Amino acid sequence: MTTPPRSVARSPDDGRPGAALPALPSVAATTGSSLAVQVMTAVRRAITAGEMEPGRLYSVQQLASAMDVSRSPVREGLLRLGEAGLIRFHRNRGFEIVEVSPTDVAEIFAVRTALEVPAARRAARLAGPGELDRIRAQWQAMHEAARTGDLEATARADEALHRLLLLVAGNSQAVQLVERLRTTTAFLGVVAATTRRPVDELAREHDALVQAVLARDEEAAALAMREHLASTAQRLVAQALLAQRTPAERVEELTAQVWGAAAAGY
Amino acid sequence: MTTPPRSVARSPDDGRPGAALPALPSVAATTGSSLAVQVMTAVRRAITAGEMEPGRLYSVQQLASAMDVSRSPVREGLLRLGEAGLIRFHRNRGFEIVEVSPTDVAEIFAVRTALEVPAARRAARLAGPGELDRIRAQWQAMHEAARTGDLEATARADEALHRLLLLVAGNSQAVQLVERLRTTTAFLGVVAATTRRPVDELAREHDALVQAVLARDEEAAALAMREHLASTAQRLVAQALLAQRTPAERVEELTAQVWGAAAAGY
DNA sequence: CGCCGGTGGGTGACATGCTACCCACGGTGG
DNA sequence: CCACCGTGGGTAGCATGTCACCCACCGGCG
Repeated sequence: MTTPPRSVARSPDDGRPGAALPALPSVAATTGSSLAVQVMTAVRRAITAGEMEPGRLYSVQQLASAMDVSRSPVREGLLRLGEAGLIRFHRNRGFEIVEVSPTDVAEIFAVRTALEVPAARRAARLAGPGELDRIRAQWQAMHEAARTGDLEATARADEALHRLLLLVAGNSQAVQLVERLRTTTAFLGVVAATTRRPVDELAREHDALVQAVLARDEEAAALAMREHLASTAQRLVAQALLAQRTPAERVEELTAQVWGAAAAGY
Repeated sequence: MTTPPRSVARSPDDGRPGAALPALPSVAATTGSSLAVQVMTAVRRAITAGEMEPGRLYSVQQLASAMDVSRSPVREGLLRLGEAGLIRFHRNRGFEIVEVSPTDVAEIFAVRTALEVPAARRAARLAGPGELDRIRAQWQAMHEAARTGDLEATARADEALHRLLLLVAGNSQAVQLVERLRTTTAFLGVVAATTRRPVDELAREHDALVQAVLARDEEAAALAMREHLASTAQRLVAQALLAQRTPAERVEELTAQVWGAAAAGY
């Protein structure tokens, strides 16, 4: 697309360092944006898909040849991921996927609680008629997605609804921060987490929230947002505990403990 | 230092694009770390020093030759700054310093309020004896710096105290986020903002906060933190308004308005 | 058998060449 | 005089070469 080489098919084998990496989804999907962004997307997908795992060392060279691009955009994308805390570099040795601990998840949701509960309050107060319509529309879209059983679409609608409420609350800084936090927790596989319970339960959790905002009831909106986040947080903390081989019978107890410690006061 | 060239003294003139840029502080200071980090530091300094201004277009090539390094580390450093929202890239045209609007400042402090008020509450509850000692020590260090009239040291101690409280509250995610937010507002020149009032006023603002935490009075700590952030926010919003050539007689009114709108509900 | 210093492979960091692309400018035609 | 278009300078993005550095491995020495 840009310069002559490319599509030359990489050298048949490659790295001994971290084992062959399952060839990554060949980028493809994200065409259009810069290669660095495509690399970030591809790595994220590879992580959530379990194709790259914590504890193993990978290198820029390795990824570059696996994706048929040069080291520059790979390096650039990886550095951004590193800054976001998703990978960690070991000088002259490679980089490693950072494991998201249950405590991290709890802390992230504590922060989201601190930001989004007031945002819900403000949204209930500040939303104009047009914005209320958009909120209602987004909410209906989520129920629609849930009705067809489409997990991923439901999760996307969930995200969009949260973003919309933050926007209506009128704090673009908070919108950006929450966006960033979400990309971190996304690694746990929200989809996987919601699989256990029917998707329309996820959709229904928003009913009280949306109705409170539409009714302009600030306190009810704040409370609904708090409960929704707490419930999501506990699901994901449990997920993270399971990913750490926590014995199933202790998960419930530990989840309550971890989330309680992190959330108290927010 | 690394490869042969360097220190060859750049071509005598250089860019027409953004006018000659006052030669930047020649990096120097930050020796030791990577060149990309040195570039970030240098650019930050150049912005706060007014050597680079919003609205003008600069280029990687230009900065690279001005600093006698290649384009790679410059590009890398600038990309990081761009991700932090401090500069904006215009494809194939160059990059531009992003102006921080009064509204942005207000929103940032609204977010900080949402995060740090609960953190103060938690710190008052959770701090162990050793941590209380560290808080007290940091507080005294700030008063010491203020007594000698050292603006920059006082500001640093202020930062350290806030970071310490967030750490004691036990949420490392919040620590990172606040850190990032601070680097953005730093561009307004906290130093300049505090110059107008004696530094020990800044130090004294923390007295109620620290004493509440030491006394383990959660609500008093939360309230003190809220008031301190509101007062700092208003100072910086006013600063941002002045930077936008707002007529002096309207600053007070607009400050109250902007901050009130952004902070209500947090 | 255990320690220890040499050595080679692999990595991040930087320098540099190349290309597609965009915009401003100026000349040309109406 | 004004609209339009070709062209050239300048830029970001990507590819690739190079180097200092670090670590793991290994063979010899105590």
